[in-house]
Amino acid sequence: MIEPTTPDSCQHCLMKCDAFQALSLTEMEILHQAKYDTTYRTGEVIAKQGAPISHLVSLNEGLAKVVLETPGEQDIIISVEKPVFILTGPGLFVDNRYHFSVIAISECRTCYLEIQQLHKLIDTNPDFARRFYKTMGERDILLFNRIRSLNQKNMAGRISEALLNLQKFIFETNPFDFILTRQELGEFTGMTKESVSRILKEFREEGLIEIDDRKVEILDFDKLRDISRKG
Amino acid sequence: MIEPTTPDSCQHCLMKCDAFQALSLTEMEILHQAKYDTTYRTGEVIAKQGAPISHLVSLNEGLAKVVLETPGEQDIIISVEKPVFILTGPGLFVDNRYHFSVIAISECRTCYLEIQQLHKLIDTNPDFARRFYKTMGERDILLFNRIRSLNQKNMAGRISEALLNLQKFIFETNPFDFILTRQELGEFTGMTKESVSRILKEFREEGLIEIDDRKVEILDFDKLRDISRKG
DNA sequence: AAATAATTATGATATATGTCAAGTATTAAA
DNA sequence: TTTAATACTTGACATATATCATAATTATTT
Repeated sequence: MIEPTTPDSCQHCLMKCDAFQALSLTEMEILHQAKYDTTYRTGEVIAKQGAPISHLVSLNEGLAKVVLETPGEQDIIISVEKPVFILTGPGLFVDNRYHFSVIAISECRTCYLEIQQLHKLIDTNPDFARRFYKTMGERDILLFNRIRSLNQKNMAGRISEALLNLQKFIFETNPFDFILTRQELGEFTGMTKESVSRILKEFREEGLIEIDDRKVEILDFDKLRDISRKG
Repeated sequence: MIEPTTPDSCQHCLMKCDAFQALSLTEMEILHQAKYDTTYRTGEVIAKQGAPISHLVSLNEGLAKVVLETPGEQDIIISVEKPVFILTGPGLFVDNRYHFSVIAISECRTCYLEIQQLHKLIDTNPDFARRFYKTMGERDILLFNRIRSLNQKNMAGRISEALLNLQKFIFETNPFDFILTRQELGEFTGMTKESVSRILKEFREEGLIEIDDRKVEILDFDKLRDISRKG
């Protein structure tokens, strides 16, 4: 269960997201007053593709998936995100809509900042703006790598890469609690759930990983890295 | 052959790129003074992935391809661009490097703005900044669509989509001078050049397109759109 | 114009991956 | 605890797409 928000949670965010470190005390104060927050359960939609962006949402606790939806097609999971993740996207200056959905894959807590306040900060605080765009730029760079990976690696390579990245940047322990379903891992790596099953089985048989219930342990990092590269 | 630059070419750009419409006369004056330009021949690299971003480059004439390079792998063409195209990318606020290459696919002319000047404009002119980010956001949205297309459409669907989009947004006439090689069309649609050949042959046989030398004519837009959708 | 290089076309074959189906295990609900 | 629903595994098979090889065009250089 998630604990109630502590009053200094903005301070917490301040430490974790780059952009908000650029704020003056006065700006912080305004932000802190305007702040309110929510919790989401697994599967709940935090941001919906196509919906207007009314607030800047910050994921403060829990894990979420960023999903490209296409009617009649399988979802594409662009990324899995952990706190502090700012749910901003390319629509912010274009059509003020989300161009992807963000969905909780564990219990999550978010807080909100009115979008007008965000624009004001961007317009008046160049340092904040620069850091904010830096964050967006970093995501784009990752997106390029996703495109490369999805186009040029074979299934084993993509699964290896996904396991390594999720372990390193999201779950951060080993073994870790692998909360994605095979379906989701397939949406993340661009393949069917059946193919995911088969590749994981191979990896298990070759002693690269161990899967116990929902726990995954990476046994041979080097070999996985190798497969990921050669993929 | 490309004519020498006219002195009012900044004015021309002003009309065509959104962001620069936000500049005051004084700002324009500074920009105009600092400006100098170059021509490139087909195949020449206008911006190189990994190289530092010293200037904001603007493509003022000709066509260029935006390419993701990966050592040992086939290139991925992210987009084909026509004037006025601002060669900015996600590295601008991150590591000040290009994360893709931009390569001329016809004779091109570009002009340059020192990157410090750009940062100054962004910091001091909120309207300019907003329009600039709008342009970047629009590109990201297109990138999402590329990911969708590459992952979820079959070869015929991807080729249809590519032909329709290139005709509509880049070449703008019909028939049009199809300057991409089969290899490049393959890099644009995520397949081998042989597969491109075969699909184009099918389309020709079904009377959807006509190819004469380097001229391509789209004969049946509706059918192509259909294939693109169902792909 | 001849020669060389690059691009395109096409067939035969290999391979990666998806699809369908059936069964098992796991989780959630009654 | 039993039942129902969901997730996972595995096999047999289908299919899309890549690879390789070779010939035919077309473009470029000499």
